[in-house]
Amino acid sequence: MPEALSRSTSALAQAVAAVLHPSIPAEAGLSLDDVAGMLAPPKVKNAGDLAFGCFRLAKALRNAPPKIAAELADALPKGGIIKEAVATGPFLNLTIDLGAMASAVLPALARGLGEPVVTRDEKVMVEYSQPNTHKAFHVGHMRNVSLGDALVRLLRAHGHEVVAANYLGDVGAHIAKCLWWYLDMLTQDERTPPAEAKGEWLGELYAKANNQLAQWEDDAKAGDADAQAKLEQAKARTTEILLKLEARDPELTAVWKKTRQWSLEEFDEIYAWSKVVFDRVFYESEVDEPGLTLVQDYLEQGVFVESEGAVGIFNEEIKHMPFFMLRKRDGTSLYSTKDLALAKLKFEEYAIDRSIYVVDMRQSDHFKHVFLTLKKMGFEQAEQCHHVPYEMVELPEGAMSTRKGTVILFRALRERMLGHLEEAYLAKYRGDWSDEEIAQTAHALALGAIKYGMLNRDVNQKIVFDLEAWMNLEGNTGPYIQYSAARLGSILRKAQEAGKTLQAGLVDDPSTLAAAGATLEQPEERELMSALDGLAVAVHNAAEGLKPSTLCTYLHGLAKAVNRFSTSKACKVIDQEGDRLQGRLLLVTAANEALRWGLWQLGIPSPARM
RNA sequence: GCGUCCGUAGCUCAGUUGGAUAGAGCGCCGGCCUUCUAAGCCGGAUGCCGCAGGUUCGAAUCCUGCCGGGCGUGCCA
Repeated sequence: MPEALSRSTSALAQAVAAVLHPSIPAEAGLSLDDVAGMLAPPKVKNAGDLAFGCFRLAKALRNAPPKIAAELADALPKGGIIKEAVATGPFLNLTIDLGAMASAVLPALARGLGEPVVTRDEKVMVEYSQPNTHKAFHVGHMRNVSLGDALVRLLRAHGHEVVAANYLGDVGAHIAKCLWWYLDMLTQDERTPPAEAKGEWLGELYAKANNQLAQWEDDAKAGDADAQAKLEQAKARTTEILLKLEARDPELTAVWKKTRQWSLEEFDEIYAWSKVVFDRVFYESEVDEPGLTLVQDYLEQGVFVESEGAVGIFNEEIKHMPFFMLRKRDGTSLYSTKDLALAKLKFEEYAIDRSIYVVDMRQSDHFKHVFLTLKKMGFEQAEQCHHVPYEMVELPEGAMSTRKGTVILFRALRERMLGHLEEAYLAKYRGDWSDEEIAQTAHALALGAIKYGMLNRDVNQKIVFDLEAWMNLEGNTGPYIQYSAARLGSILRKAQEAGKTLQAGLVDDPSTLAAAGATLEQPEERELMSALDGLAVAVHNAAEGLKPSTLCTYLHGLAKAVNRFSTSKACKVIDQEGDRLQGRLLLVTAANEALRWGLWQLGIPSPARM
């Protein structure tokens, strides 16, 4: 029987609600689950382990919340799981029996949380990453990758079957610009890419092309006739390239395939390093023609209309910009054209029930149009399409700009982060640890720093990426949480070396479990147990709200509780014996599992030691 | 102009469906390494929650209006 990894109420709240619920007058109209949902750790200190706010009962019981709290405090049976019940104003504050608390919270974690099991009918596709080939991959792209991958993992933990999808931009104007530079501005020798990072090299060509065109455009506007001529010539050439590509010109198609492959290989390498896996990769090139076919069909059906030579639809529901263009005057497709075909393809190919798009916030209007248009095309599943917007990543000096050369490329980020980690933190282990372990640890920590940094913030907050600041791995960071897990791992390792291990079968034996749990009387232990109790609810909320940031906040709080425990002289594990040893080993085992599993739901691996 | 997002401590941000004394990280000041990792722990200072109304027993949270900033807004993706 797999434990539920995602729950709307905590294990402890459920156990307490089972006792509390019968004491609440039926007139209150609260179900057992309602009561469990209303139980939460108190927000003030020294008020017990769980609090029950009586506000919602006031109306039905025709009584003031403080009085209800007081009456409940009297009526509640003590001596079982509830050790003490005190009314403090409108709150009923409960102190829980330690053995019972440990029994409710720790076994499921200590057994190991394992792999997610499908418990929900709804099959979900999450589309994310969507990089363009022939362009560089930079830090901004990492926010999308981190977010999309975390959503895939969270939705799986939540019980959904999930298809992780990527959608590569391998057609369009940017390709023509890049190939123009590659073919016309480079000599034969210069057309040989470097051995590594061919995609990044292509991105440089694209940037050069783009910058040159922008420069000519500026100069032409300022009255420079020479620039005007060059600009027109270049535009004619890029259009020619684009048209030849669409016509499947053999020579150009061969160049396109070869260069495209360089980008694809680099993307694969980046994804592998980032530990993200896609079940399906869509390409713009595969939905281009189907999109145009759809546009033609629905134009003939009268759903779409012609306007100023272009084809589109007037979505009057979007008052500030009703026209949604689906085909350009020259008959070629747009982003929107392909999105129509892609949306249908997703549902047809995978029989999904919900389709999620992780795309930055600037495209919110675009997706409103896409979904609305699909609906008008008679595609009912449009209502199950959902855009998850997120704000941009910027640099301290402002938005990233290829033209100004202010982008931080992925490879530079990775190398700087790895180098910093090895020098500033891991150098002390050199010789002691194998080079391989040091490299693997640096890798895990770099992922922790980057992904946690990208996920910790709410999606509608901008992220200012200051590389130097991101090198500081203290405080509320991925490595801080990884560190707290590593210390727990260290405790378990040393305990084992001393021959002290968790007694086999303890988690399944109620009486020894309760006896061991009852020894966890230090404040640090109690707080840690309470924090651990919140894991499944944190996962539930993050998955339902599509907000990995809330899990980050939870894990940071859990890590703080762990570190208080780990540094407390009163909570030593190795020098203990008997029930207290077992209780602490159980707590450490559970916390270790919870932290590492929780981080992994964000796509962050935890090194065994650091 | 219209749409949308943001505005909370010096800085960067949390703040569950309205509920207890608004929290955390960074930075600053002061402590803690002879026993499970100092990437850590403990203590201290700092707030007209942008402004003004409204709803409510109760508002950082909900409603309205304003102010300031970002982004989007017909042939890019």
